[in-house]
Amino acid sequence: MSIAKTYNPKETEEKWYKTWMEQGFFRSKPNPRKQPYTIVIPPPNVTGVLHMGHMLNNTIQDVLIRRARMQGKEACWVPGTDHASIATEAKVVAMLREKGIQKTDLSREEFLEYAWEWKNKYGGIILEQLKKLGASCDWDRTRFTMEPDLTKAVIDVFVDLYRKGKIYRGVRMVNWDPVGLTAISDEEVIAKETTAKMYHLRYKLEGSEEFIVVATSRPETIMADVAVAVNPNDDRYKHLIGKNVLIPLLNRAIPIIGDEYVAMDFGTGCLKVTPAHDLNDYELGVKHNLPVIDILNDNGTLNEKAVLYVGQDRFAARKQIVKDLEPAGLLADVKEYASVLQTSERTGAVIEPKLSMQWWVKMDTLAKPALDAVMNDDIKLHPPKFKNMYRSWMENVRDWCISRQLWWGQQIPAYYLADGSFVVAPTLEEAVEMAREKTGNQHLTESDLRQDEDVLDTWFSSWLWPISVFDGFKDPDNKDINYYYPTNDLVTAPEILFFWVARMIMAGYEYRKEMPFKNVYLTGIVRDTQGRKMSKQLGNSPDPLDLIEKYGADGVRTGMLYSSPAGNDLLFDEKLCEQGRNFSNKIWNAYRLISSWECDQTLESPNESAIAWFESRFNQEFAVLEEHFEKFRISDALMTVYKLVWDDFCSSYLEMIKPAYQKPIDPHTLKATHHFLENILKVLHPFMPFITEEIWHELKERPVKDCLIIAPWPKIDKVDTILLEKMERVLDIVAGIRHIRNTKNIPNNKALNLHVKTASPHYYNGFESIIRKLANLETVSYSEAIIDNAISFVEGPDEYFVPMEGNIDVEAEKDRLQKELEYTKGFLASVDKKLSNERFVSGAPAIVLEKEYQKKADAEAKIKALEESLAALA
RNA sequence: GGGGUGUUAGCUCAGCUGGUUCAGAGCACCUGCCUUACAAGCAGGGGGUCACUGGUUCGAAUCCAGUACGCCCCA
Repeated sequence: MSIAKTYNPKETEEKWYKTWMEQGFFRSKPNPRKQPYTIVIPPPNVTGVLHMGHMLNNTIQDVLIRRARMQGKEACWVPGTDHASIATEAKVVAMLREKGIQKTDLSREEFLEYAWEWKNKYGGIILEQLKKLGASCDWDRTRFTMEPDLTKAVIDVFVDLYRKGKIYRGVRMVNWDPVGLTAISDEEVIAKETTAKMYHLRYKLEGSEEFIVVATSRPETIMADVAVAVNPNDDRYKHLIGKNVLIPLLNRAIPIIGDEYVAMDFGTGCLKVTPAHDLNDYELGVKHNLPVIDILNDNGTLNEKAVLYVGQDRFAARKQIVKDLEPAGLLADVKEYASVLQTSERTGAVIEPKLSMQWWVKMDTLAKPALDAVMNDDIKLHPPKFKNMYRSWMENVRDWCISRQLWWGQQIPAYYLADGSFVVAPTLEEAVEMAREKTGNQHLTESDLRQDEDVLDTWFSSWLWPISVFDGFKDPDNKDINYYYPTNDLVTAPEILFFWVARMIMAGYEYRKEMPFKNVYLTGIVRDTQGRKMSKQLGNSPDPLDLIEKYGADGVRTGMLYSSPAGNDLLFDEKLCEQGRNFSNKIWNAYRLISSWECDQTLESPNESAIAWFESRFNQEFAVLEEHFEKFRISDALMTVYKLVWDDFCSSYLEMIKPAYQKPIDPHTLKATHHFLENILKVLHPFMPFITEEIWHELKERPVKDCLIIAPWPKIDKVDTILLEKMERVLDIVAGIRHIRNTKNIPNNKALNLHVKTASPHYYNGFESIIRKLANLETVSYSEAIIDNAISFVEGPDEYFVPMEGNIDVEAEKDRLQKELEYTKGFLASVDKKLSNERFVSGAPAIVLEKEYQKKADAEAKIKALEESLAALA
């Protein structure tokens, strides 16, 4: 045989991906005769590399898009990347540092030049990696969130929302990343549980030797204290309200104020108020009209307003001040407590709540339609358990901080005049016009305006993605946007349900008056077998490309999907890819077998039952498959196909029809088998595109355009349930005989005889040959008699006897039959009990009752058969 | 602290609107096989009081309540 014994993925993957590209099968353009099916890729970070999360996510998208394509829809999967401002800027800064260049040495323009250079060098890597996976994106449509058209969309949206009053500028408490030196959004903050220390500090009452004890986790911020607050209902302290205390070490006097916000049972009941460095304190400060003293620099060191420890890092200062407080007798106690540390998702730095001037998007009116769309299922989340989470977030949504103190990104189109006032306009020229109008000064020029230094949050680009990739801002009535929007399915991780999904929905309703997608499939997180998140630090993440190299893209794709129900984390094990590879090999060998058959045109088909059975079986499982797809149960869909191919097609059907060694096959069976294999390749193709395309072409010569990737998806068809039931019994009989072989150590190549005790031998017409073949039988006989010296078993109403040469172990046989008899009698008793219960008989629906009577009859027949066999043995 | 969600074979998970042919699947495991498509394989097999307690019902893995533990989101 010339075909390799094992499937070799490497050659075929490259070959077919190239062919698909050349033939333009991935390309899509609006076609009014076809129904559109659209997916926009969740744009990966432009400087990133493929990780396991991408593999899972993009495999699912490819499965969906390939199925849609075969269903004859106009399938369009739009790829692209986002500019990931903070992550990319960090990488560029690190690259420059290696070259000995500080970011601060460069002008904005010079820095951006380096950044673009970096982007152009590494920006395409991740998309190339997706091709290795088999991703059938329309690469001609590749977009990037910082390309000119998309940038223009971002700027225009900013200006538009500003003019609608939905964007404003203001001083607010933000999450400050002292390492990244930028504000970040609430969603980019990760809470980490830790044990922290609570320091109890003595604040002396002014003009007295008495003191009160204040509990704080941040003693280094006492220099920023502007008050001490107590609960006015607190008998311990209420008489002190209005008096002053002295800040330890610093001896600056601050007032004691009363506010019910203070929890009497937390700490000591005395709260130091530091408006510049804590959100709650800030609000308290506003309420009580307190000043704000900000003692921290942007990088987390103390500034001169602190007076003490100036220039020291906040954590160094904390250590030092504790050392200084203790000998001064100002440290009353130190207690450990469980606390939550806010850290930056990007840099890992401990977040500093910081008051600063930023740009914000008002969320209230934007959120409303986005909430409704999900709650009323216009947009469906899969699995739906995420609806609750979505609602609670959207109902408590806070304004979105969109300015970032970075250079890599879209610079905010706000232009300041010398007096600090500003205008917002899409271009500098328009800004000058506006400024002239605003000031009445017609002599203003471009040089009188200074553009805001900050850039916009990357999500402020990404939230426009489903519209902007189709140029829906540039040209709101263009053919593409009208055809492809709203898109169908979005596949992404639950972690970005709010950052991204919710905001795309908002943008969709704001700018298209319509949802951006109909379904959101939320994947799980890929973890290792111990349940740990995959990360570079742990080194527990395999390189996806190595896996593809080792197991083939098809193997890895199926490996990813085997255990990935929607919304559940996937405990990834390389063994899953191995299983995928083994499956590839199984399919390959089925093809190898079929292709090895010589056809003799003169032969009649002996396989009518087998052919009719598999046809029904395929149709039955195909309907199940379709249902899984409709419900976005992708791993169940794969498992359905897996079992259909392995168990039904290979283990049963092919064994039934396989001609004897080196014997030819009849034309009818061969044709049917080819047809079945083609159907199997079709339903496998979305999961395993490469091997299926390869076999599709190996099976026969085809015209260039006749590729599996665009072959028509099967349709739901008739199922002969009676035939299916019959064959199920036939296969049970075969298993029964094989079981006897196993327990009696009878080799497979030794033919056996079978006697069937039956009242209806005609039942076996058309099936006897299958039983003979699969169980290796010499003769099959039928009568209503019982056979001596045989091992027997019961299936349905009939009993099967395999005569044994020599003596059988009568006692052991009796024992076995006795046990089965007991069990069946017990079963019958439970059925009888139910049927003798009047409330059951009167209350249960007719179908249930009927089933019970059937069970009773079956059990009685079986008991009768078993008793006869036992009697025969005695 | 508030809200959500889950607890089914060794592991990962299915079990829709309650009806014992629903206690399932895949993997893992055990036994026997190098049987000419495939040892990346074939055949057969064992394994779970469906977390715990109580309730509703003729009947509960499936509905309700509570307990324990886990995870997620928000404070």
